[in-house]
Amino acid sequence: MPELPEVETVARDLRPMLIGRRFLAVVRSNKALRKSWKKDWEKQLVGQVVRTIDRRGKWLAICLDGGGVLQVHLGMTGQLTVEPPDTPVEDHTHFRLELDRGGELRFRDVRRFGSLTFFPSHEEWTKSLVGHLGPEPWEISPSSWREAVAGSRRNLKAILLDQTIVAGVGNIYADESCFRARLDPRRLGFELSEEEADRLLNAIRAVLTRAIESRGSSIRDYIGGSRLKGEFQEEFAAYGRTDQPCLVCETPIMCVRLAGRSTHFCPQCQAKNEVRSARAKRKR
DNA sequence: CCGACGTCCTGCTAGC
DNA sequence: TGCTAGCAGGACGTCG
Repeated sequence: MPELPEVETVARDLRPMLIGRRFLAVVRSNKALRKSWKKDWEKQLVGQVVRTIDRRGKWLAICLDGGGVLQVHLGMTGQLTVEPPDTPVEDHTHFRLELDRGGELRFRDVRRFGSLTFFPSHEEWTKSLVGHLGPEPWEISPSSWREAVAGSRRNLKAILLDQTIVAGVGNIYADESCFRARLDPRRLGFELSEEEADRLLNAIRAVLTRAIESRGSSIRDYIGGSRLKGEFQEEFAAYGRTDQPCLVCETPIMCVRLAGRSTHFCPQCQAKNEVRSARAKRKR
């Protein structure tokens, strides 16, 4: 599932292959994606040269020399890749943007939770994110993070998944962040001490940094812009490890449903009360 | 205003 | 062996 590290990896992969290239033509499937595509946008893309590729949260922006922006969201199963000339077109390929000097940029998305949208200017693009998207995890100040957590009656899982608080964390990295911070994802925001809230923010940053270094996590569909898979799934401590021994204390990892999502955690290391987790530490 | 929950979509798998 | 129900979840709309 593409979250911040996966989208960042796609952006990094695409830059050397796409910057300076010109879009020659657009070929689209007849299937609708999450956001509807305006036929008129194709005219705005053709003839344009890619200038930069930006990322905000899980949103990708391909910025063109005419000022326009092609915004891409990978949803659940989206793949954005540059393919050499004559590469067979796979099923569920919804967009093909023919490039000068051969090859094409392709968007493939089995579940069609992803989207492609065009904005006439970079300013229009950033404006569209206001109100929907909070700061990047490395940009939020510890004090405004603490304030957001302390002011919430929701559980930590819901807070982490809320893109308006911090942008880019999804189900996998929410679980991994809680594990690393040794916090029970069922705890409520206002229950956290300042020290615990700080620990959680530091854990988010550390987990995402490590995941980017591993090119993200490939569970099933995810691949980078050069088709290379991620490797962070090898480092999962919580996500998808239901009933498997905790890597720290060997207690079986638990799975519960929180904020409508499967949530994995160690009931010992991420105990709700600090005394129990302290005892667990001493036991080691 | 806030928080909880349903919806979209397809492929895979558990269970009979 | 074949069928089907249920599950996976990001963003957003709706409901209480």
